[in-house]
Amino acid sequence: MKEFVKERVENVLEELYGVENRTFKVEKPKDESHGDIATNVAFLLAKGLRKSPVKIAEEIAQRLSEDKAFKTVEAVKGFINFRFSEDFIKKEFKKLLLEKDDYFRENLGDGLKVQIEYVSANPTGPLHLGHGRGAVVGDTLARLFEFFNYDVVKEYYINDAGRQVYLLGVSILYRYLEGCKEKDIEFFENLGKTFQQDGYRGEYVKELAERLKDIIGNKLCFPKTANLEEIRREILKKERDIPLYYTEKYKPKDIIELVSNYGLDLMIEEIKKDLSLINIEFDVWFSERSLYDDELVEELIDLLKGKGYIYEKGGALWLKTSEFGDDKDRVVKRSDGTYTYFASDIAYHYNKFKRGFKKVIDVWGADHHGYIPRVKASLSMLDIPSDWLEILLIQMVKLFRGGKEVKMSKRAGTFVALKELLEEVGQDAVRFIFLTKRSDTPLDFDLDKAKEKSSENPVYYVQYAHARISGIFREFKDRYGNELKVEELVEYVDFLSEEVEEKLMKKVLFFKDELIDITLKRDPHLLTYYLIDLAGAFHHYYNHHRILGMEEKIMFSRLALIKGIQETIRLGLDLMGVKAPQRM
RNA sequence: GGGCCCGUAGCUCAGCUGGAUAGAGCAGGGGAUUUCUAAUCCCCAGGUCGGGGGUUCGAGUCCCUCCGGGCCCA
Repeated sequence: MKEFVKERVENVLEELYGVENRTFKVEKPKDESHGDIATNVAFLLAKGLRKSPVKIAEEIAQRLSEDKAFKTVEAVKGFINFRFSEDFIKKEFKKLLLEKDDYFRENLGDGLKVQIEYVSANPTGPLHLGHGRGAVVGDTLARLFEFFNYDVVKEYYINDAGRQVYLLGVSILYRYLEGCKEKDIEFFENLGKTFQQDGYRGEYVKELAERLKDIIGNKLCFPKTANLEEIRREILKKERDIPLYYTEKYKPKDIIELVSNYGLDLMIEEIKKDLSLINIEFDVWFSERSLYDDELVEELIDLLKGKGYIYEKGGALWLKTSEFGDDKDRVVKRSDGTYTYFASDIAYHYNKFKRGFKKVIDVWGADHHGYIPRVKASLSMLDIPSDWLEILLIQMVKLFRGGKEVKMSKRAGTFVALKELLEEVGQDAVRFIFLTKRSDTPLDFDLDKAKEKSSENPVYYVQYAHARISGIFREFKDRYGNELKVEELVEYVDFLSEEVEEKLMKKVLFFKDELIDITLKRDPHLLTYYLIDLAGAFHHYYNHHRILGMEEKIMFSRLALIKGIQETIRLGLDLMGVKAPQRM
C-alpha cells in the first residue's frame, strides 16, 4: 500500500516539478483522521522549490485527487493525507483472497544468499532460556527472509574445540569415576582438582556419565591402563540411539579426549532435541574443529600476516585490530602455540564469505557485545564490506514464578533449561512470548501468565481468533452441507458496506507493509503486535456482527471478510513458527 | 575507569532512519451470552515520555550532560 502511494507521488513530482526524489516518507499516520497514508514530501521539497510546504502539498493533492484509487487526497498544514477509495480496497482484498500468501510476498531478496547464524551455544550443556530467545528470533527472521525470496541458510556454529570441551570431558569422567567402587584414586583426585575449579556441575553431566557406564561398564575406572581404542570401538558398537560423529571421526590421544568426544556427541544430540521441541531445525551444523582440521585457521593467520596485520609480542601473535576501531590489539595465537577463539572466529567468518554469502546475520547473546569491534575489525582487514555482517544482540531472559524471579546460574548448575520451560508452558506460548519484546532489551518471562489460557495470554488471544473463524466455516458446512471455496466468495466482497468492514480489510492489506518493515528492520517482535491488533479487531467485529443465517449477500460477504482475516493470521503465526489451530 | 543497552500510565511493554492531539495489554470498577466458541466483547482512568540543556518550522525519537538500572571489558 505504501509503495503504491509512493509511486503515484513520484510520478506527480516528475510531472509537476520535474524532480526525482525518493527520500520522502510515506507512512501510516498514528491518527486515523489523517487518512490511511500520509506523506511529508512537501516539507522536503519546500527548500529546493522555494515554495511553502503548504502550497506544494496543495498542488500535489490537487493533482492526485483525480486518481480513482483514492477517495480523498487532502493537503493539511503541509502534510498530504490519502484515503483509499472503497473500490480500491475491495479490489485489493479480492486479490488477497485469491492469491493468499502470495499477495503479501514481494521479491525483496531476489535470491540473495543470506546466512543466519544463531543459538551456537557451547555444546557443554543443555540450552537455557537465553538460547531459546535467540533461537526464536533467528528462526523467525529466517522464515521472513525465506518468505521474501532470500536464499537463506540457517546455521549453528559448534564450539567443539578448546578448553570448554576438554572440561566437559573432565566433568563426565569425574562423575563416572565417582561411581566406580574400585578406581585409580590418584587419577581421580587430580581430575577432581580441575573439576572443582572449572567443571560442569549440572545434573545432566551425571546423566551423561551414567550413560557412558551403561555402555562400557567399569572399563574406565583405571584410566591409565585402559585400552582406548578398544573402548572407543565398544562405544561405537553399543551406542545405537544417536549418531556418533565425534567418537567416530577422532582417534583420541588420551582418555579425556575420548570422553569429551563422546560427550559432544551426546550433548549435540540433546541440543538438537531441545531445538526440535521448539520447532527449529538448522540447515548446517558447522564444526569449529573442522576449521583446524582443514587448516583454515592457519591459512587465515598466514593471510593476515601477509597483509601485515600480525605481529609478535611476548611469544604470542597479535592482530592489529586497534587500527580498525577496536580498543586494543588482540591475541590470535597464544605463546603456548594454541589459537584463541578469536582466531577460529575470524576463520569461520572468512569461510562464510568464501562460501558466497552476500549477507550474514549473527544472532548473539548481548553479553558478547564487547566482541563486535574486533570481529568487524578483522573483516575489514580481509576487505569484507562493513555491512556484510550484521550482528543482532539478544538480551537476557528472566524467569518469574509467583511474582518472584527464578534465579539461574550455569556454574552452580541451577539454571532453567529451555526444555523444562517448553514442557511447562508449551511451544506456541514460548515462541510467541519470546517475540513480545524487542530482542535487545531484557525480557521478563512470567510463567504464570504464560500458562494461563485466557485473554491474559496474547498467544491464545490470537490463536483463538483463528480458531473461531474456523468454527464459523465448520458451522456453515453443518448447516448448509457444503464446503465453501474462496473463489465462490470473492465476488461478494462488493456487498461489504460497513465502515468497520472497510477498516478490517485495510488492516489486513497493510500487513504486507508491516511484513516488509519487520524484515528490513529485523524486528520480528512487531509481528506479535500486529497480530494482537488484528485479532482484537476481529473479536470486536465478531461480537457485533452475525454472519451465518443472514441474508445471503451479507452472509457471504462477511464470510469472505473473515476468510481474509483468517488467512492473514495464519500466515503471521506461520512466520513465527506458531500453530494456527482449527479449534481450541 | 572505558564501552554497550535501557529508563514512556500503578505493572508489562509498543512507538525511536524527527512529523500532526504519545498508544496497547494487564491490574481496579461496572456491564454484555434465547445467537456462528465468553480463551470473547463494551464502558470508565491514568502521563514533568528519568532531570536539564541544545539542534530544528517541528523532539518520546537526534546531540550534549547529569541521575538511576543492567551487561561487557580493564
